[in-house]
Amino acid sequence: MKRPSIKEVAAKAGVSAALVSYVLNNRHTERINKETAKRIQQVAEELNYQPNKIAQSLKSKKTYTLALVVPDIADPFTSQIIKTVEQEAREKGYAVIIGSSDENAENLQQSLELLRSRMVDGYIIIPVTESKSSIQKLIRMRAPVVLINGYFKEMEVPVIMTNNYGISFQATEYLIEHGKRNIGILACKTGLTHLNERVDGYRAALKKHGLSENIWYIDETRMQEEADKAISEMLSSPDHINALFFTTNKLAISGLKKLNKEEIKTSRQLSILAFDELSVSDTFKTPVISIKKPLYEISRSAVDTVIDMIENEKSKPKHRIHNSKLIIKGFA
Amino acid sequence: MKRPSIKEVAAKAGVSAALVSYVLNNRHTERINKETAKRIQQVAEELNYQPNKIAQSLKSKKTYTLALVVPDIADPFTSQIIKTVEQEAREKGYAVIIGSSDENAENLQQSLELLRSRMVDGYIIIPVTESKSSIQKLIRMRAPVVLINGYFKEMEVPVIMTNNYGISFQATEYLIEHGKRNIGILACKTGLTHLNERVDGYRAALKKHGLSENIWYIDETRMQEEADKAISEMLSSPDHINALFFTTNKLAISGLKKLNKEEIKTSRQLSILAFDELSVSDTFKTPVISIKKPLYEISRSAVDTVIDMIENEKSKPKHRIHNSKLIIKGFA
DNA sequence: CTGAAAGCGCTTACAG
DNA sequence: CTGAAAGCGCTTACAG
Repeated sequence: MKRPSIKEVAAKAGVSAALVSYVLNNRHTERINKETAKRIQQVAEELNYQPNKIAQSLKSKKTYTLALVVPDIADPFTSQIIKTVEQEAREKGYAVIIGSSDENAENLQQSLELLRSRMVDGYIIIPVTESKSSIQKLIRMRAPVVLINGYFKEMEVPVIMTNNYGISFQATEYLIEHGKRNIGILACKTGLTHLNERVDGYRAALKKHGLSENIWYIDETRMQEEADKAISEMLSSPDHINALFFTTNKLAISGLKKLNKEEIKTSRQLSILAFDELSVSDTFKTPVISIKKPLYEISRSAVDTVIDMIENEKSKPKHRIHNSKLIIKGFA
Repeated sequence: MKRPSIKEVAAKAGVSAALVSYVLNNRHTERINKETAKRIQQVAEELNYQPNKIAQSLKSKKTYTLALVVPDIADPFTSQIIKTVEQEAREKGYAVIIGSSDENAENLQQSLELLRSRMVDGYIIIPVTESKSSIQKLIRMRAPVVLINGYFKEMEVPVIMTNNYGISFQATEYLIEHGKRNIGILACKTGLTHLNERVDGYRAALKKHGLSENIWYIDETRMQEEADKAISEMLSSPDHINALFFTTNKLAISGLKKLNKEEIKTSRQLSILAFDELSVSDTFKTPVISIKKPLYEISRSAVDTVIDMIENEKSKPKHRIHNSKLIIKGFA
């Protein structure tokens, strides 16, 4: 009933533990007696022997475990990332331990300490505001770290992300070229560079075409409330907003709820553009243009990069940008 | 730069490793010299010493790690479960390793073997079809196992789930009592008992009120296609279906997409009832009645149960049922 | 009050 | 071709 150890296999096969280890790890096979090897294999099979990875880790100082630290596990985009990271890691022989920061720098710090004492080999982190110093600390301890999405200026760490500025520019310009000249944007009040770049892209596009900005900044902690207010303001404003750009998935959900509740006829009037493909976009009464982030590519890149850092002492990984796509379905 | 070991702390504090261990674990504090203890604390702090949990685990045979094995990490309900499990586990001092079965019994089996060699202390599993034997095997090895949602007949394992039959009965009856007499249901072709119980609840309610059944069974692997077909059939059938019950979240999304595409005026005609609260339900053009599973309670129960099994040799845990709620918003 | 020693389950350089 | 021994970083019963 108890897990057999290597000693028990050795005893039953009438050999030393060393030999069992060699055979099961295919080492020195050239100078091990074939018969003996076979017998060991059989006994191992019989006892359903599986080496204890904890003991192996203690010896090898490798746990083949990656830490993935995210702000919110249940966020649909995060969960997509978790899924791909787990899959890619598994293919490369690594397991994944999830850490959650709950959008909070202090939790992130705690989570990292826990993970460190569990001897994970590397870290993939979706950073939150104010988390720079915790991450910096990890890097100073020479831990392999890769960031997804967000980043901080002046930090020596590879970042895997999408072209936030470029795609926002492109998407905004698309609206303009299709006759929308009064484009509003809902954005988060945040210090996260990558989110602000989305607003920057929008602004640049408007500027290029000589149009004026309509920006509503939303406080994340009171998202629905402020989104409601912003949309009411917008609809009653004299500016005749005829397109609306949501810079995040969550903003879009809140915004669409409000628009739906208001029974506003958005069709032919208000075009909707949203970062992140929404599950709702296919069931909302009017088509939604979405910016689809290459989550799959980002996640895979992150895993590959961090594993490269783990396994190659001298690897010098750099940032990687994966482009988003504009998804247009029945533009209105 | 390198992680300090207990020996280095001991050396620097001029004591034995044993003493460092005692002090840092608050053992035998009564008979340790206060001065010495203090000095050890300081040195540990200075060196930023964190005990190596791998070494601790090897000694104690406990990893304080739970395995959570799910069919699809990115499924919104699964990700909600992952989130709560991680949170509850963390509060109790356990970390969580994610395993993914991709809805496939063979993958589940592999995943379990991996997890086993990583010496996880317990397993929380959302089972998939055909996975009975793999799970059975684990249980025979006396591993602490808890199942979420699904279960198998004649298996000695605690299951945490919701009242699938009861809530389906109740929801169906609600529709009937509100004048809907031609209620269709979309269900999955599956061997999973808990999903079939949803159909059973529906059937029992109809029977009680002398109404006839309209069941469409959908093959999961061709979900959208078959959902489209089912809905077309239903809408053109002479039965005048005026309410539609989706037994899973994924079915509902597929179904609503089709309904949306068809530009069908569902309002006042077709009431929608769906298992699982949908993110789309607030942005769909007509209200959706939802059955909200108590995911939070289920997840917490699962963690508490498995930890109880781990820590109390003689605990005899039983099934736990947490009731779902009917969420009605502007019933049409 | 404190230290030396054994042991958790492996791997690996070394000796024979 | 094979085994005894050391060691990974801890904990803990034992001796003093």
